[in-house]
Amino acid sequence: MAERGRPRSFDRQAALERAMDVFWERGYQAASMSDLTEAMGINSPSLYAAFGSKEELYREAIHHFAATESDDILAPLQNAPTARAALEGYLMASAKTFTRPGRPPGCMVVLSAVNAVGVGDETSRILREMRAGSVSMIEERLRRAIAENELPGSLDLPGIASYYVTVQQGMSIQARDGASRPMLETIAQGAMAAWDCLTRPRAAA
Amino acid sequence: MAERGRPRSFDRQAALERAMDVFWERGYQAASMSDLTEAMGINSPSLYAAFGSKEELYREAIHHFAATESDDILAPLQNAPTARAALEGYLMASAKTFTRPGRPPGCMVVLSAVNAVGVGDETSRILREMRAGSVSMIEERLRRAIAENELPGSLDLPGIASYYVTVQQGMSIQARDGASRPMLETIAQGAMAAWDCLTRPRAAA
DNA sequence: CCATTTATGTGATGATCGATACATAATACA
DNA sequence: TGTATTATGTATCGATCATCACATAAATGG
Repeated sequence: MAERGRPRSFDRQAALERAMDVFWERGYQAASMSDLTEAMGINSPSLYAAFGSKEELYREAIHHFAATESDDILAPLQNAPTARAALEGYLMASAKTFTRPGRPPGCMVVLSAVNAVGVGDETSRILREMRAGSVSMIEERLRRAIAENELPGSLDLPGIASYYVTVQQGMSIQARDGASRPMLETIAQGAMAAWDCLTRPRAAA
Repeated sequence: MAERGRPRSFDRQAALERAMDVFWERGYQAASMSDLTEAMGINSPSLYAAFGSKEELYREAIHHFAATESDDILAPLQNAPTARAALEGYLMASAKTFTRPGRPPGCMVVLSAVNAVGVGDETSRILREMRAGSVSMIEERLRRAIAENELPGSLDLPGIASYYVTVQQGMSIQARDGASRPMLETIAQGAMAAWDCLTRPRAAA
């Protein structure tokens, strides 16, 4: 099972993370091969040998982002004891991770809705589904809360979920504009101020 | 006062609007000169003669956008009789204009926070100030409401204003992902559900 | 040792980027 | 009419884009 030819002289995972940073910061098209190879510390033939193409590297970077960076944000949706705490945790974790020092501000997957121009249809579809996944996860959490009699069954779940995802996506743009963590937390708390009203039992439509 | 040389053979304003559409749709860097000249129906020398450079054209497109497209969104902040109606009008007008048929979804200035990569410092500053202007306008409207005894004087005005701008910026991304006008209006109403809580008198910090 | 396999660095590919040189066309002024 | 002035189309500029050919280097299997 040992490797056959000349061993790779760089750490593939570390190089992928550097590439992720570049794509995260600049988007797909604006991240040039020169930017990538410079950040990764390798020459372009090594990049192509290890990752295939710029778009395949982008796709790997996206998946690496999802696997490593988005857990902190999504975990509260699974672990928080109440639906309210889940949504509050989701937004507060976003405020924290969107302003991590040394990392590009905002969420790479959210921002890709705007800066993944020039990417192929398949990659575009993957990104869109990732973003839609957040809405689904929140809907699912709300459905669970209804099943557990925490919330009434008459709610507009897609509407509520979309509202909170929209706030989180707006926070990505705010982070890009330099909003601090406390400011994003204030915004998150502002969004939670709608909770009681949004989760009151509603008349049948 | 008459023109001296050969008259321009295209409508400068119409060409600018076509260019605006391209920048609006794709951002600065991803909008190539070929995209622009094709959409404008002119050759590149005509573009350079009339607008100077790609970046100057972008700047004109931004200003044209601000002068023509953002009025509908900002008008309620000035005209609505109450602060609540002002904010609701701001978000509902955003839901409408972000999904206008035949136009790129979302707000060009908001999206520029993400897709104006590669633009010069001065242009970048202009765009950032435009986005900050929305927060200021909302703060100002809230201040007026306090002066008119509609709202208590103990509110966190920057926080409230940033919250509503954040929702509106998130709506731009939602629009990019294909959200319909009714869906955006639901999100806007979700944001307004926070109003009563946000504008309740608060204990001194 | 030699043969095979994989990775690397150098350097170049055609394509496209933003931006122009230049000759010509079309207008105003004299 | 001629001259000055501005715009247009063609054709191209050097630079950079993503990608790859190729010779060499470094490992394993025999």
